[in-house]
Amino acid sequence: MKTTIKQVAEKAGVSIATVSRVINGFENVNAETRERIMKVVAELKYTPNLAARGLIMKRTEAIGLLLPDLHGEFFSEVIRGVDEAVQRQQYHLLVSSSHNDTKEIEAALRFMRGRVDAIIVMSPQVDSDLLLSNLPKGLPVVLLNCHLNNPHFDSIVIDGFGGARDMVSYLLGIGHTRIAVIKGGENNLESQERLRGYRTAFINHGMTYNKSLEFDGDFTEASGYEAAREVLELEERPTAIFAFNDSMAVGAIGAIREAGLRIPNDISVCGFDDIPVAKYLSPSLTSVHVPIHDLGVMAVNRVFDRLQNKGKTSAAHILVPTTLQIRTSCRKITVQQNQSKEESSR
Amino acid sequence: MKTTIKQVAEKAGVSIATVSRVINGFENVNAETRERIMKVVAELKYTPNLAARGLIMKRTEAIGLLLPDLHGEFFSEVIRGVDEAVQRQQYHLLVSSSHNDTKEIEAALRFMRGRVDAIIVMSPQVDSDLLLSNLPKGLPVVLLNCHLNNPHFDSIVIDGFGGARDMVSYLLGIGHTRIAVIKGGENNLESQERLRGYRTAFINHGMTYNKSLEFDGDFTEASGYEAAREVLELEERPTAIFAFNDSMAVGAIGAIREAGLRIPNDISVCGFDDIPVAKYLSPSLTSVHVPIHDLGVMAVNRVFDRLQNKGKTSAAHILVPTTLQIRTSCRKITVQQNQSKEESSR
DNA sequence: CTGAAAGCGCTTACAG
DNA sequence: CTGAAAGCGCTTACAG
Repeated sequence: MKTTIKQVAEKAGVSIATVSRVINGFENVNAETRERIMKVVAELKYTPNLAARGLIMKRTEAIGLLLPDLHGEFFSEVIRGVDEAVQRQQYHLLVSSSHNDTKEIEAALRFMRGRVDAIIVMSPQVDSDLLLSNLPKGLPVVLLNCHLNNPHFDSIVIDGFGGARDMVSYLLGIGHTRIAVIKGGENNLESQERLRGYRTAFINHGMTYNKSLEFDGDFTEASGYEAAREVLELEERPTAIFAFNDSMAVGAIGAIREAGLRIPNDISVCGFDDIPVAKYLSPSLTSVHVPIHDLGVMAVNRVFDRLQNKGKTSAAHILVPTTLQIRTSCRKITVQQNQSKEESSR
Repeated sequence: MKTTIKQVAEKAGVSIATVSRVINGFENVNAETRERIMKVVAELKYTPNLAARGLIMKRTEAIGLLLPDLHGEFFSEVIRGVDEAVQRQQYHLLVSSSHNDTKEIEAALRFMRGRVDAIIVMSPQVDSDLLLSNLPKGLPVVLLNCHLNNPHFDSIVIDGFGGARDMVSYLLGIGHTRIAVIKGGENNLESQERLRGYRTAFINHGMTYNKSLEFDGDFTEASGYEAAREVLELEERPTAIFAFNDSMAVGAIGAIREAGLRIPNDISVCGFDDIPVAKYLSPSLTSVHVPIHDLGVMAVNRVFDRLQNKGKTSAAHILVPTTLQIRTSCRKITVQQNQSKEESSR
């Protein structure tokens, strides 16, 4: 069915070795022979089986990317960054995502074996053992936002703590004191980091945080929507909502608008990630800026560093700083407004 | 470095054939031998090289997906659908995207050779020849929204014409007559289809469309933003803007808000695709609903149909209908409003 | 129940 | 400049 090097060799009346040389652009082939072979290649529409080549070359020219999910703009931005960087090196990308349980992650990991030269893992659920026992030893692994303290692997982690702390500091600075948060999953380490940042900001300002203002979400728009509805039902409405990612902020905005409230006049909203759509929302969304695209690029750079200096370089552990992207979804609160609210606080 | 079947066989004191049998769960292996091998497999953390297996089995258990771009939510939704459907079949996904020119597409196509059992192509720029000459013959190919009339390939196409026509009919029905459109690229076939739908709606209503109301975009938020600014500079402002995808609608909304105008009170806006975020925008975006996620699922179903009935079934050509998703971003216009505007028309 | 051997499609020293 | 042969890591008839 599919043309092989053997068929080309036969038709051209040469050995497969010579065909291989022509295909790979070696110089030491007689011009006439080369042309004859090229012609046959074109006739038969021959394309080398790169999987077979990878087997013998021990280089697949591909790297794998393991993602937990594909909802929202965050992950596609990561893919975009990775893909771009990978292509720049003439490499290719193998993406595997939407894994709900360990079994699926294992299957994905095993699938990568022999098909990639390195792997980038961005799955909050993986642990070192799972990785170690399902990946051939020696395969470079870069962990993206995995909060997994294995010094063997390179890791790149977003500074969720610092980002959340800065955002809340900003909100406190412009007069907000009742700030509701919409968290990620209970066991999500990233969410825990951001919550720690949220609380720390209060402490830094000599204030106390209010646990009854912490609502659960799961990083989806729908969960942000639901959580915001709960927030709005509170006897005393917070003056601001801080969603732990932009998707949830988008959902929250929907719920707030539906309740007939204005943003930021009646309530301020901010998010985390600064996904591309954030600046186009109305009002434009104040968010903790994460260089999402660059995250992918950085991961790829680490991969190639490991690939090029096999065993020579040791694993790097990078904490990616975030910056505050202040737009128009949060307003300044006057003291009176807060005080009047404070009074009826329970 | 990486453990091979040979090393396992050696350590277990058996032949590689027996190890292979155990790995693949064959029954005809002595229980003791099996256990001994299993133990060694665990000790050595052996995972079979699936690329090598694919070579001999002539089945890679992977399918390829070729995408033009990764901006916005549209393509990640497609990936999500494809990945989900593929995983259901215990298959894996190989994604390749962001190809700007023919060279890159060719490289991606050739890379797939030997690594996938079938390929789904969603690239407006590919032509039959490119596909045919860079893909081994016999490889099942499913075209997604490619507008490429090659009966050899399965194809799934969104009814852009019908969707745009219905949307404009709806707008005309609620009193809009000056409807600006923000198009995709000049040479983009999908954009052309939608434009045809836009114009046809006018004709169907016994009206004439106004070419000066057709603005160029490129399906990105930024281009929607820019185009909307142009629209707002028009001497006589249209009462509605129809963006040919939701990303551009999002950009347009940003520009409108920035100009201090209200949606839909001052101007109505609608989009195409109905990406997940559309319903959470404020106001919620009226859009032509495309079953994006299902598009991926359908493509995978076609792939497996071809795979399971090798050569027996012939290529299917599916036109995917769209539906109108009416939300709150378009308002009804009274006759007077239109007339007063009509007067100063140039 | 187990192993030796052939072969998947390729590359690369080694001869000539 | 070219070919025969070995080998990448695997599976699968074929013997025994």
